[in-house]
Amino acid sequence: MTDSLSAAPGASRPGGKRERLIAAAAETIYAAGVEKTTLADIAAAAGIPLGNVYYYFKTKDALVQAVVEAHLAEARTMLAAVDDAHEAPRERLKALFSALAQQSDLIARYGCPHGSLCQELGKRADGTPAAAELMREPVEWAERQFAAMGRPDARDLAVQVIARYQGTALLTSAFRDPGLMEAEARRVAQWIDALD
Amino acid sequence: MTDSLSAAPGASRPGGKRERLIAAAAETIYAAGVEKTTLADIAAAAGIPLGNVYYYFKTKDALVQAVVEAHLAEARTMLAAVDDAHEAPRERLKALFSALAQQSDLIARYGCPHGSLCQELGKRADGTPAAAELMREPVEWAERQFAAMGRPDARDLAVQVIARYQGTALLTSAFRDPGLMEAEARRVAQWIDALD
DNA sequence: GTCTATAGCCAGATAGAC
DNA sequence: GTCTATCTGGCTATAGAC
Repeated sequence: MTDSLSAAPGASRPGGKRERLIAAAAETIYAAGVEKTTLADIAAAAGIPLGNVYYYFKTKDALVQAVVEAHLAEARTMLAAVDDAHEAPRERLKALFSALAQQSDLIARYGCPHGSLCQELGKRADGTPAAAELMREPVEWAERQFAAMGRPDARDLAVQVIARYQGTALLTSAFRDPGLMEAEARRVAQWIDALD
Repeated sequence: MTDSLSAAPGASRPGGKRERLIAAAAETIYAAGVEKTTLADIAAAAGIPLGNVYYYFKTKDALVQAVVEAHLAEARTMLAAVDDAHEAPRERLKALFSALAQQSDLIARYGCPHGSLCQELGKRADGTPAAAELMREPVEWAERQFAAMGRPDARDLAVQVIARYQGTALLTSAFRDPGLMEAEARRVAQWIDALD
Protein backbone atom coordinates (compact mmCIF):
# COMPACT_ATOMS: atom_id res chain seq x y z
CA MET A 1 0.00 0.00 0.00
CA THR A 2 1.10 3.53 -0.68
CA ASP A 3 0.19 6.62 1.25
CA SER A 4 -1.71 9.51 -0.27
CA LEU A 5 1.43 11.47 -1.10
CA SER A 6 3.08 8.73 -3.12
CA ALA A 7 2.42 8.61 -6.81
CA ALA A 8 0.49 5.72 -8.25
CA PRO A 9 2.21 4.13 -11.27
CA GLY A 10 -0.11 5.98 -13.62
CA ALA A 11 0.50 9.39 -12.06
CA SER A 12 3.37 11.63 -13.12
CA ARG A 13 5.39 13.61 -10.62
CA PRO A 14 8.19 15.69 -12.05
CA GLY A 15 11.49 14.06 -11.19
CA GLY A 16 9.79 10.80 -10.27
CA LYS A 17 11.03 7.58 -11.72
CA ARG A 18 8.15 7.36 -14.13
CA GLU A 19 9.04 10.77 -15.51
CA ARG A 20 12.69 9.86 -15.69
CA LEU A 21 11.86 6.70 -17.58
CA ILE A 22 9.78 8.58 -20.12
CA ALA A 23 12.49 11.20 -20.59
CA ALA A 24 15.19 8.55 -21.01
CA ALA A 25 13.00 6.62 -23.42
CA ALA A 26 12.29 9.74 -25.48
CA GLU A 27 15.98 10.51 -25.83
CA THR A 28 17.05 6.96 -26.59
CA ILE A 29 14.25 6.40 -29.07
CA TYR A 30 14.98 9.71 -30.77
CA ALA A 31 18.60 8.72 -31.24
CA ALA A 32 18.16 5.07 -32.19
CA GLY A 33 14.55 4.56 -33.27
CA VAL A 34 11.71 2.67 -31.60
CA GLU A 35 12.54 -0.84 -32.71
CA LYS A 36 16.26 -0.66 -32.15
CA THR A 37 15.90 0.72 -28.63
CA THR A 38 15.70 -1.94 -25.93
CA LEU A 39 14.19 -1.61 -22.50
CA ALA A 40 17.65 -2.33 -21.11
CA ASP A 41 18.98 0.74 -22.97
CA ILE A 42 16.21 2.90 -21.54
CA ALA A 43 16.57 1.55 -18.02
CA ALA A 44 20.32 2.17 -18.10
CA ALA A 45 19.84 5.73 -19.40
CA ALA A 46 17.34 6.40 -16.62
CA GLY A 47 19.52 4.76 -13.96
CA ILE A 48 16.82 2.27 -13.09
CA PRO A 49 17.11 -1.52 -12.98
CA LEU A 50 15.49 -3.29 -15.89
CA GLY A 51 12.97 -5.20 -13.82
CA ASN A 52 11.67 -2.02 -12.21
CA VAL A 53 10.56 -0.63 -15.57
CA TYR A 54 7.66 -3.04 -15.53
CA TYR A 55 6.33 -1.56 -12.33
CA TYR A 56 5.64 1.66 -14.28
CA PHE A 57 4.82 0.26 -17.72
CA LYS A 58 3.27 -3.12 -18.38
CA THR A 59 4.85 -3.42 -21.85
CA LYS A 60 7.35 -1.70 -24.09
CA ASP A 61 4.47 -0.46 -26.22
CA ALA A 62 2.93 1.26 -23.21
CA LEU A 63 6.19 3.12 -22.64
CA VAL A 64 6.39 4.09 -26.30
CA GLN A 65 2.85 5.39 -26.06
CA ALA A 66 3.84 7.48 -23.04
CA VAL A 67 6.76 8.89 -25.01
CA VAL A 68 4.44 9.94 -27.83
CA GLU A 69 2.12 11.61 -25.33
CA ALA A 70 5.04 13.40 -23.70
CA HIS A 71 6.07 14.77 -27.09
CA LEU A 72 2.49 15.86 -27.69
CA ALA A 73 2.33 17.63 -24.34
CA GLU A 74 5.61 19.39 -25.04
CA ALA A 75 4.39 20.46 -28.47
CA ARG A 76 1.23 21.90 -26.98
CA THR A 77 3.26 23.82 -24.42
CA MET A 78 5.46 25.23 -27.15
CA LEU A 79 2.53 26.28 -29.34
CA ALA A 80 0.84 27.87 -26.33
CA ALA A 81 4.03 29.77 -25.54
CA VAL A 82 4.14 31.09 -29.10
CA ASP A 83 0.49 32.11 -28.77
CA ASP A 84 1.31 34.01 -25.58
CA ALA A 85 4.40 35.67 -26.96
CA HIS A 86 2.78 37.04 -30.13
CA GLU A 87 -0.64 38.37 -31.01
CA ALA A 88 -0.35 38.54 -34.77
CA PRO A 89 -0.73 35.18 -36.56
CA ARG A 90 2.04 36.11 -38.97
CA GLU A 91 4.47 36.62 -36.10
CA ARG A 92 3.32 33.41 -34.47
CA LEU A 93 4.01 31.37 -37.59
CA LYS A 94 7.44 32.90 -37.99
CA ALA A 95 8.19 32.38 -34.30
CA LEU A 96 7.32 28.69 -34.59
CA PHE A 97 9.67 28.15 -37.51
CA SER A 98 12.38 30.17 -35.84
CA ALA A 99 12.13 28.00 -32.73
CA LEU A 100 12.25 24.82 -34.79
CA ALA A 101 15.25 26.07 -36.76
CA GLN A 102 17.13 26.59 -33.51
CA GLN A 103 17.20 22.80 -33.19
CA SER A 104 19.00 22.50 -36.51
CA ASP A 105 22.09 20.80 -35.10
CA LEU A 106 20.07 18.09 -33.42
CA ILE A 107 17.90 17.72 -36.51
CA ALA A 108 21.01 17.33 -38.64
CA ARG A 109 21.96 14.34 -36.54
CA TYR A 110 18.66 12.61 -35.81
CA GLY A 111 15.91 14.37 -37.79
CA CYS A 112 12.71 15.73 -36.33
CA PRO A 113 11.66 13.61 -33.34
CA HIS A 114 7.99 13.86 -34.26
CA GLY A 115 8.63 13.00 -37.87
CA SER A 116 10.73 10.01 -36.88
CA LEU A 117 8.03 8.68 -34.60
CA CYS A 118 5.31 9.18 -37.21
CA GLN A 119 7.33 7.41 -39.85
CA GLU A 120 8.14 4.42 -37.69
CA LEU A 121 4.82 4.04 -35.89
CA GLY A 122 2.82 4.80 -39.01
CA LYS A 123 3.88 1.48 -40.49
CA ARG A 124 2.14 -0.45 -37.74
CA ALA A 125 -1.09 -2.18 -38.62
CA ASP A 126 -3.05 -0.45 -35.85
CA GLY A 127 -2.00 2.94 -37.19
CA THR A 128 -1.04 4.08 -33.67
CA PRO A 129 -3.34 7.10 -33.80
CA ALA A 130 -1.42 9.05 -31.15
CA ALA A 131 1.60 9.40 -33.45
CA ALA A 132 -0.52 11.02 -36.14
CA GLU A 133 -1.58 13.59 -33.55
CA LEU A 134 2.03 14.81 -33.55
CA MET A 135 1.33 16.07 -37.07
CA ARG A 136 -2.36 16.89 -36.73
CA GLU A 137 -2.05 19.34 -33.87
CA PRO A 138 0.65 21.53 -35.41
CA VAL A 139 -1.27 21.54 -38.69
CA GLU A 140 -4.44 22.62 -36.92
CA TRP A 141 -2.57 25.28 -34.99
CA ALA A 142 -1.10 26.65 -38.23
CA GLU A 143 -4.52 26.47 -39.84
CA ARG A 144 -5.92 28.73 -37.11
CA GLN A 145 -3.15 31.25 -37.75
CA PHE A 146 -3.73 31.35 -41.49
CA ALA A 147 -7.47 31.59 -40.92
CA ALA A 148 -6.88 34.54 -38.60
CA MET A 149 -4.97 36.13 -41.47
CA GLY A 150 -8.13 35.86 -43.50
CA ARG A 151 -6.88 33.15 -45.83
CA PRO A 152 -9.69 30.99 -47.20
CA ASP A 153 -7.14 28.27 -48.04
CA ALA A 154 -5.90 28.13 -44.44
CA ARG A 155 -5.94 24.34 -44.28
CA ASP A 156 -3.86 23.89 -47.42
CA LEU A 157 -1.36 26.50 -46.29
CA ALA A 158 -1.09 24.81 -42.90
CA VAL A 159 -0.36 21.44 -44.48
CA GLN A 160 2.21 23.07 -46.74
CA VAL A 161 4.08 24.83 -43.98
CA ILE A 162 4.33 21.73 -41.78
CA ALA A 163 5.28 19.62 -44.79
CA ARG A 164 8.04 22.07 -45.65
CA TYR A 165 9.41 21.76 -42.16
CA GLN A 166 9.24 17.97 -42.12
CA GLY A 167 10.75 17.57 -45.57
CA THR A 168 13.54 19.98 -44.77
CA ALA A 169 14.20 18.13 -41.52
CA LEU A 170 14.59 14.90 -43.48
CA LEU A 171 17.09 16.42 -45.92
CA THR A 172 18.89 18.24 -43.13
CA SER A 173 19.35 14.88 -41.44
CA ALA A 174 20.24 12.95 -44.60
CA PHE A 175 22.91 15.49 -45.57
CA ARG A 176 23.94 16.21 -41.97
CA ASP A 177 23.69 19.90 -42.86
CA PRO A 178 22.00 22.22 -40.31
CA GLY A 179 22.29 25.05 -42.82
CA LEU A 180 19.43 23.60 -44.84
CA MET A 181 16.99 24.06 -41.97
CA GLU A 182 18.24 27.56 -41.24
CA ALA A 183 17.88 28.61 -44.87
CA GLU A 184 14.38 27.16 -44.98
CA ALA A 185 13.36 29.11 -41.87
CA ARG A 186 14.41 32.34 -43.60
CA ARG A 187 12.51 31.43 -46.75
CA VAL A 188 9.38 30.53 -44.81
CA ALA A 189 9.54 33.86 -42.98
CA GLN A 190 9.73 35.70 -46.31
CA TRP A 191 6.94 33.61 -47.74
CA ILE A 192 4.67 34.35 -44.79
CA ASP A 193 5.40 38.07 -44.98
CA ALA A 194 4.62 38.04 -48.69
CA LEU A 195 1.23 36.34 -48.27
CA ASP A 196 -1.84 38.46 -49.09
CA MET B 1 31.93 -25.42 -58.47
CA THR B 2 29.66 -23.51 -60.77
CA ASP B 3 29.84 -23.46 -64.53
CA SER B 4 30.33 -20.27 -66.48
CA LEU B 5 26.62 -19.71 -67.06
CA SER B 6 25.62 -19.81 -63.40
CA ALA B 7 25.55 -16.57 -61.47
CA ALA B 8 28.03 -16.01 -58.68
CA PRO B 9 26.43 -14.85 -55.46
CA GLY B 10 27.47 -11.28 -56.17
CA ALA B 11 26.03 -11.22 -59.67
CA SER B 12 22.43 -10.32 -60.39
CA ARG B 13 20.40 -12.17 -62.94
CA PRO B 14 16.85 -10.97 -63.41
CA GLY B 15 14.51 -13.57 -61.92
CA GLY B 16 17.36 -15.25 -60.08
CA LYS B 17 17.04 -15.99 -56.42
CA ARG B 18 19.27 -13.11 -55.46
CA GLU B 19 17.02 -10.72 -57.34
CA ARG B 20 13.92 -12.26 -55.80
CA LEU B 21 15.41 -11.86 -52.35
CA ILE B 22 16.18 -8.21 -52.90
CA ALA B 23 12.72 -7.56 -54.28
CA ALA B 24 11.05 -9.37 -51.39
CA ALA B 25 13.26 -7.54 -48.90
CA ALA B 26 12.45 -4.17 -50.46
CA GLU B 27 8.71 -4.80 -50.20
CA THR B 28 8.79 -6.20 -46.69
CA ILE B 29 11.08 -3.46 -45.41
CA TYR B 30 8.95 -0.78 -47.05
CA ALA B 31 5.86 -2.11 -45.30
CA ALA B 32 7.34 -2.86 -41.89
CA GLY B 33 10.62 -0.99 -41.57
CA VAL B 34 14.19 -2.26 -41.49
CA GLU B 35 14.40 -3.26 -37.84
CA LYS B 36 11.03 -4.92 -37.61
CA THR B 37 11.57 -7.02 -40.72
CA THR B 38 13.18 -10.39 -40.05
CA LEU B 39 15.14 -12.50 -42.47
CA ALA B 40 12.51 -15.17 -41.97
CA ASP B 41 9.86 -12.71 -43.22
CA ILE B 42 11.94 -11.91 -46.28
CA ALA B 43 12.76 -15.54 -47.02
CA ALA B 44 9.09 -16.48 -46.77
CA ALA B 45 8.07 -13.60 -49.06
CA ALA B 46 10.67 -14.71 -51.60
CA GLY B 47 9.74 -18.39 -51.30
CA ILE B 48 13.25 -19.32 -50.25
CA PRO B 49 14.30 -21.26 -47.16
CA LEU B 50 15.85 -19.14 -44.43
CA GLY B 51 19.21 -20.85 -44.47
CA ASN B 52 19.62 -20.23 -48.18
CA VAL B 53 19.51 -16.47 -47.69
CA TYR B 54 23.02 -16.62 -46.30
CA TYR B 55 24.36 -18.06 -49.50
CA TYR B 56 23.51 -14.75 -51.19
CA PHE B 57 24.07 -12.31 -48.33
CA LYS B 58 26.52 -12.80 -45.50
CA THR B 59 24.49 -10.64 -43.06
CA LYS B 60 21.15 -8.90 -42.79
CA ASP B 61 22.95 -5.58 -43.20
CA ALA B 62 24.38 -6.71 -46.52
CA LEU B 63 20.86 -7.45 -47.74
CA VAL B 64 19.62 -4.07 -46.51
CA GLN B 65 22.49 -2.45 -48.37
CA ALA B 66 21.48 -4.29 -51.53
CA VAL B 67 17.91 -3.03 -51.07
CA VAL B 68 19.14 0.57 -50.83
CA GLU B 69 21.18 0.09 -53.99
CA ALA B 70 18.21 -1.43 -55.79
CA HIS B 71 16.13 1.63 -54.87
CA LEU B 72 18.94 3.85 -56.11
CA ALA B 73 19.14 1.99 -59.41
CA GLU B 74 15.38 2.25 -59.85
CA ALA B 75 15.48 5.98 -59.08
CA ARG B 76 18.19 6.51 -61.68
CA THR B 77 16.16 4.61 -64.23
CA MET B 78 13.13 6.74 -63.50
CA LEU B 79 15.04 10.02 -63.73
CA ALA B 80 16.64 8.88 -66.97
CA ALA B 81 13.20 8.02 -68.33
CA VAL B 82 11.97 11.51 -67.47
CA ASP B 83 15.03 12.97 -69.19
CA ASP B 84 14.24 10.96 -72.29
CA ALA B 85 10.55 11.81 -72.32
CA HIS B 86 10.98 15.58 -72.03
CA GLU B 87 13.49 18.10 -73.31
CA ALA B 88 12.44 21.14 -71.32
CA PRO B 89 13.61 21.18 -67.69
CA ARG B 90 10.27 22.62 -66.60
CA GLU B 91 8.43 19.69 -68.13
CA ARG B 92 10.90 17.26 -66.61
CA LEU B 93 10.35 18.62 -63.11
CA LYS B 94 6.59 18.48 -63.48
CA ALA B 95 6.80 14.98 -64.91
CA LEU B 96 8.79 13.79 -61.92
CA PHE B 97 6.25 15.11 -59.44
CA SER B 98 3.40 13.79 -61.49
CA ALA B 99 4.96 10.32 -61.45
CA LEU B 100 5.55 10.46 -57.70
CA ALA B 101 1.99 11.63 -57.08
CA GLN B 102 0.70 8.57 -58.90
CA GLN B 103 1.98 6.52 -55.99
CA SER B 104 -0.21 8.49 -53.58
CA ASP B 105 -2.20 5.49 -52.38
CA LEU B 106 0.91 3.55 -51.47
CA ILE B 107 2.44 6.63 -49.89
CA ALA B 108 -0.69 7.15 -47.81
CA ARG B 109 -0.16 3.71 -46.34
CA TYR B 110 3.61 3.43 -45.97
CA GLY B 111 5.16 6.80 -46.82
CA CYS B 112 7.92 7.34 -49.37
CA PRO B 113 10.19 4.27 -49.47
CA HIS B 114 13.30 6.42 -49.86
CA GLY B 115 12.31 8.75 -47.06
CA SER B 116 11.59 5.82 -44.77
CA LEU B 117 14.97 4.27 -45.44
CA CYS B 118 16.80 7.56 -44.93
CA GLN B 119 15.03 8.20 -41.67
CA GLU B 120 15.73 4.77 -40.26
CA LEU B 121 19.26 4.27 -41.57
CA GLY B 122 20.23 7.86 -40.85
CA LYS B 123 20.10 7.14 -37.13
CA ARG B 124 22.89 4.61 -37.40
CA ALA B 125 26.29 5.64 -36.14
CA ASP B 126 28.05 4.84 -39.42
CA GLY B 127 25.69 7.14 -41.28
CA THR B 128 25.06 4.48 -43.94
CA PRO B 129 26.11 6.77 -46.76
CA ALA B 130 24.19 4.87 -49.42
CA ALA B 131 20.86 5.86 -47.88
CA ALA B 132 21.74 9.55 -48.14
CA GLU B 133 22.32 8.99 -51.85
CA LEU B 134 18.60 8.32 -52.15
CA MET B 135 18.13 12.02 -51.42
CA ARG B 136 21.31 13.38 -52.96
CA GLU B 137 20.76 12.07 -56.46
CA PRO B 138 17.21 13.42 -56.90
CA VAL B 139 18.35 16.77 -55.49
CA GLU B 140 21.25 16.90 -57.94
CA TRP B 141 18.98 15.94 -60.80
CA ALA B 142 16.55 18.70 -59.88
CA GLU B 143 19.45 21.11 -59.51
CA ARG B 144 20.48 20.39 -63.09
CA GLN B 145 16.96 21.14 -64.29
CA PHE B 146 16.74 24.45 -62.44
CA ALA B 147 20.22 25.39 -63.65
CA ALA B 148 19.10 24.65 -67.22
CA MET B 149 16.24 27.08 -66.60
CA GLY B 150 18.87 29.69 -65.88
CA ARG B 151 18.18 29.92 -62.16
CA PRO B 152 21.25 30.99 -60.18
CA ASP B 153 19.67 29.55 -57.01
CA ALA B 154 19.27 26.12 -58.61
CA ARG B 155 20.63 24.23 -55.63
CA ASP B 156 18.25 25.88 -53.15
CA LEU B 157 15.29 25.32 -55.43
CA ALA B 158 16.26 21.67 -55.83
CA VAL B 159 16.44 21.16 -52.09
CA GLN B 160 13.08 22.87 -51.70
CA VAL B 161 11.29 20.79 -54.28
CA ILE B 162 12.53 17.47 -52.90
CA ALA B 163 11.81 18.62 -49.34
CA ARG B 164 8.27 19.52 -50.35
CA TYR B 165 7.78 16.03 -51.74
CA GLN B 166 9.25 14.31 -48.70
CA GLY B 167 7.33 16.42 -46.20
CA THR B 168 4.08 15.94 -48.07
CA ALA B 169 4.74 12.20 -48.20
CA LEU B 170 5.11 12.16 -44.42
CA LEU B 171 1.83 14.01 -43.86
CA THR B 172 0.08 11.94 -46.53
CA SER B 173 1.12 8.86 -44.62
CA ALA B 174 0.36 10.23 -41.15
CA PHE B 175 -3.14 11.27 -42.19
CA ARG B 176 -3.63 8.33 -44.55
CA ASP B 177 -4.84 10.87 -47.11
CA PRO B 178 -3.60 10.44 -50.71
CA GLY B 179 -5.31 13.71 -51.60
CA LEU B 180 -2.57 15.65 -49.87
CA MET B 181 0.05 14.36 -52.27
CA GLU B 182 -2.16 14.96 -55.29
CA ALA B 183 -2.87 18.54 -54.23
CA GLU B 184 0.83 19.16 -53.67
CA ALA B 185 1.69 17.87 -57.14
CA ARG B 186 -0.71 20.42 -58.63
CA ARG B 187 0.77 23.23 -56.54
CA VAL B 188 4.32 22.30 -57.48
CA ALA B 189 3.37 22.27 -61.15
CA GLN B 190 1.93 25.79 -60.81
CA TRP B 191 4.94 26.95 -58.85
CA ILE B 192 7.34 25.66 -61.50
CA ASP B 193 5.35 27.29 -64.28
CA ALA B 194 5.40 30.57 -62.38
CA LEU B 195 9.17 30.60 -61.87
CA ASP B 196 11.10 33.31 -63.73
C1' DG C 1 8.12 0.01 -4.36
C1' DT C 2 12.55 -1.85 -5.54
C1' DC C 3 15.65 -5.02 -7.36
C1' DT C 4 17.90 -9.75 -8.80
C1' DA C 5 17.50 -13.56 -11.26
C1' DT C 6 15.70 -15.92 -14.83
C1' DA C 7 12.10 -17.81 -17.84
C1' DG C 8 10.67 -18.08 -22.61
C1' DC C 9 11.00 -16.71 -27.02
C1' DC C 10 12.75 -15.39 -31.27
C1' DA C 11 16.18 -13.20 -33.94
C1' DG C 12 20.59 -13.59 -36.72
C1' DA C 13 23.81 -16.67 -38.00
C1' DT C 14 26.15 -21.43 -38.75
C1' DA C 15 26.93 -26.53 -39.73
C1' DG C 16 26.75 -29.84 -42.58
C1' DA C 17 23.91 -33.41 -45.28
C1' DC C 18 22.41 -33.67 -49.87
C1' DG D 1 23.72 -24.46 -54.74
C1' DT D 2 20.03 -25.88 -51.74
C1' DC D 3 17.88 -26.86 -47.53
C1' DT D 4 17.09 -28.71 -42.55
C1' DA D 5 18.37 -28.45 -38.16
C1' DT D 6 20.32 -26.03 -34.72
C1' DC D 7 23.40 -22.90 -32.05
C1' DT D 8 23.90 -18.62 -29.58
C1' DG D 9 22.72 -14.35 -27.88
C1' DG D 10 19.72 -10.81 -26.66
C1' DC D 11 15.17 -9.19 -25.88
C1' DT D 12 10.56 -8.83 -23.54
C1' DA D 13 8.45 -10.10 -19.71
C1' DT D 14 7.78 -12.49 -15.13
C1' DA D 15 8.69 -14.44 -10.40
C1' DG D 16 9.56 -13.57 -6.17
C1' DA D 17 12.86 -11.99 -2.30
C1' DC D 18 13.41 -7.82 0.18
